[in-house]
Parts: sequence; structure tokens; C-alpha cells
Amino acid sequence: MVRAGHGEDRSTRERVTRAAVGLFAERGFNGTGIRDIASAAGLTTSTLYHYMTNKDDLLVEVMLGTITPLRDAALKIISEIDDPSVCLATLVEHHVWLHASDTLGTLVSDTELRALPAERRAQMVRLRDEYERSWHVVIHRGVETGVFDTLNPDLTARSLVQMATGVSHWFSAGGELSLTRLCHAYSDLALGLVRASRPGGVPIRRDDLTLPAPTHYLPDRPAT
Amino acid sequence: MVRAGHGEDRSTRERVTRAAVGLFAERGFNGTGIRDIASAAGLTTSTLYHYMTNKDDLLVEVMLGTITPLRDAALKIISEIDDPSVCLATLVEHHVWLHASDTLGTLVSDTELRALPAERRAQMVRLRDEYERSWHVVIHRGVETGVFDTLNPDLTARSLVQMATGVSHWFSAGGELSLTRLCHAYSDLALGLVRASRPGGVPIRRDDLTLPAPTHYLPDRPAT
DNA sequence: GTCTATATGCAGATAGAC
DNA sequence: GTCTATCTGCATATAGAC
Repeated sequence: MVRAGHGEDRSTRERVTRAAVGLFAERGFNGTGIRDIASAAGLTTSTLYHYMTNKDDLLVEVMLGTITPLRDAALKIISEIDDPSVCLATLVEHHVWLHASDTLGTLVSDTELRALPAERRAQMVRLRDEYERSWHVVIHRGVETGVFDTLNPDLTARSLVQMATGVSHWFSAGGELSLTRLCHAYSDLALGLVRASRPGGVPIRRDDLTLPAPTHYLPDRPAT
Repeated sequence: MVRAGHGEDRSTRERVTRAAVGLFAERGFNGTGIRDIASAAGLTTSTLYHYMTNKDDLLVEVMLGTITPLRDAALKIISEIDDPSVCLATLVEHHVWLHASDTLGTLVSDTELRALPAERRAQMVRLRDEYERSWHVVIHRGVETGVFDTLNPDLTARSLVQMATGVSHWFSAGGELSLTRLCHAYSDLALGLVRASRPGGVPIRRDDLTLPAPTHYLPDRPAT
């Protein structure tokens, strides 16, 4: 998306991005110096500037890389899946999968918006709001059809996003919990949160549902 | 807590703290300069240093001011309230009340840990972990007594804290939602999340419970 | 594409007069 | 308690040789 047309070293560019996102996650954008990024990528600062235009663009690139796949998938999900419980669970599992498989990128995207200059920040906020709108849509559908039962649908939607986003603060790939089970646990929590139930009043559990694989709505590959 | 014994101007010191927390919340700790704080408080940088020792201490002060009352109240709550549903709801409402009535301070406390030098950060993390332990205790109690029903109690506790913390990202005092109704809504969400139910299997709603006022466990005064 | 050297400005913090 | 003036060092970013 940002590459130039001629023969640049693509793997070096990726090393720069990875070094940057790691440092941004650890020390924050404003706590990370150009020199830190350069040395983490094994370059001098001058060489670093051959692979990027400036520090801000580096941050924007990281954010677009996480927010865009979230927004695009969410729009697909709410347009393809009618059943509110299935739709919500799918939204949750896609969100959790992406956050757990890219904890650094999502953490930076979620916490460094304020480091951007006003115009860029507004652009990112717009994308994020578009994404969150899908959550509101699902909740309202569920409430209107009587499948969900919650006092304040908008507050509920916000709470769900906030909850599912927390994964990136603590999940580590090597741990005891597999990605699949993690997604499973979170979607079950979400169904309880909205008090999803069948007409008789029986609560709906994640196990009662058949969902697309959490990877089904990913952009291309499962992001290692 | 940090005041010196002799005749310092206490209101100026408070103006400094308020200016600092506002700027930290808006631009982040590392995005805020000493000069910014000074001019926001109506002082020169030299005068500013008469009221503080350094920038780090200012941040620590803000964090202690939010984390300590959370931790202290939580210990009281889990030791005084046996019923898991009532206990959890009380924990939630106290947390939400504090976060909504001091959105700036709690936001800074939650997002700027990484800006502190290692030793101080470790101290703050210890306090925060002590606080979160109370949430784990309540969840485990509820699961053991069969009142709660959740797949992964620790993940559930983390999710609850994360969810309730989100208030400080968006709540504004002038809005349509009163503090009391906000607390009410969140504790009802929490009870759904853990699938709290009576022996017969009937879900427990916040309205079914009698709780202490959300202000009951505050340190002194309701923080304006 | 990669380097050495450097421009320019702001960061946190202090000296010392009043 | 408050000021003017200033120290020291690091920040982002660039110039220009190889």
C-alpha cells in the first residue's frame, strides 16, 4: 500500500515496521525515538529515513493495518448473518482473533490515537467509529427481535468492544489458552452480557451455535 | 499526602495537579512538556518546580490518587459482603462511580503506566494487581457456590475490569446519563456476563438486589 | 542504499537575583 | 515564591559523500 514502484528492499521495510510497532507498544509512540527504531531494525537513522517518510506515517501505517480489516469484516458480517446471536458471536470472535494474533499492532492502534496530529487522528477515529457502528447495529437488531435483553443498547455495544479489545493487553501466544478457545470463551461472555435467550427464556450459550471459523473473515492469511 | 509541613500555597499545588492530569489525558505523559503544564497552571517553569520535584512524581501522584481508593474499597467490599452477586455488583458500581467522576485521573492511571521508570512502574503494577485480585476472588466465590456460571473465571474477571474501566474513555458528566444510572447499567451487564442465577436457574438482575449506595465505599467526599 | 556529520529546536531541570 | 537566563542533552530530520 505504501511501497514505491521501484526495487526497494521489502524485507527491510517490514523489519522497520515490526521494530516500530514493538517499541510503540512497549514505550508508547512519544516515548520511542527515531534512534530506537533504527537500532532495533539494525540501521542508522539516515538509512531508516530511506524506508519511511516520517515517524507519524509509521504509526498511521500500523493503525490502518489493524483497523481496516476489522471494519471491512464487520460490514460483511452484519450484512451476511441475520441471526443476532450468531452475528454477535462472529463479530466477537473475529475481533478477538485479530487482537490476539496481533497484540502489538492492536494495542498501539487502541492507545496511540492521541499521538497523531489532528487531521490524521480524525481520519483514524472515523474508521474506528465506522467499525463500532456495526456492533451497535447487531445489538439493536437483537433487542428489537427480543433475542437480547439489555437496559442501554449503546452502552452495551461500547462495553462489548471495550471488553474484547482488552485481549491485546494480556494475551501471549505461548500461553495455556489457544486462540480458538480464547475466541470461544469471549463469545460466550458476550452472549451472557446481552442476555441472549430463546423465545422460552432459555439462555443461549456459545456451544448452542454454529459459527463460521474465526479465520473466515480475515483479509488474506492468518497473520502468522 | 504529599504536602510539606510549612506554609505552602495549597490551592496552587492543586492547580498544578489538575493542569497536569488534564494534559496527560489529552496528549499523553510523554506528549506533554513541562512548559505546557506550567502555562496551563499560569506559572513559569521555574515556579512550577517550586511545587513539584519532577515530572515523574506528578504522574505517580495522579496514579496513587486513583488506584489506592480502588484497592482499599475492594478489600473492604469482599470482606464485608458474602453474597457473590451483591458483592460483584458493589465492586462494579464503586469502580464505575470512581471512573466516571474522575475520568481524567483514571484514564491517565490506566494508560500511562509504561511512561514510568521501571521501579515506579513495578510499584504501580503491584497496586493494580492487588486491586484486580479482589475481582478474581468474587468470581471464584460465585462459581464455587454455583451462583455464577462461566467457562474461565480468570478471563472473566479480567474482562469485567476491562469493561468497567472503559467508562473513563467516553463518559462526560454533562451527558444524558446520570452517574447512578450508569452504575446501575454496568452492574446489570456484569451480572449477565457471569450468568448470575438463583438455584432454580432464574437469571439475577441488578433490580433484584439491594446494594449499598455507590458512594458508600468512597474514601472521604464524593470528588465533586 | 548506506554511511558520517550536522542542522535546528525543544526537552527536563537548575542558578541565582529579587 | 516568583522571576530571567541558561545549562545540557536528546529529539526529528537532512546534507551530501560514497
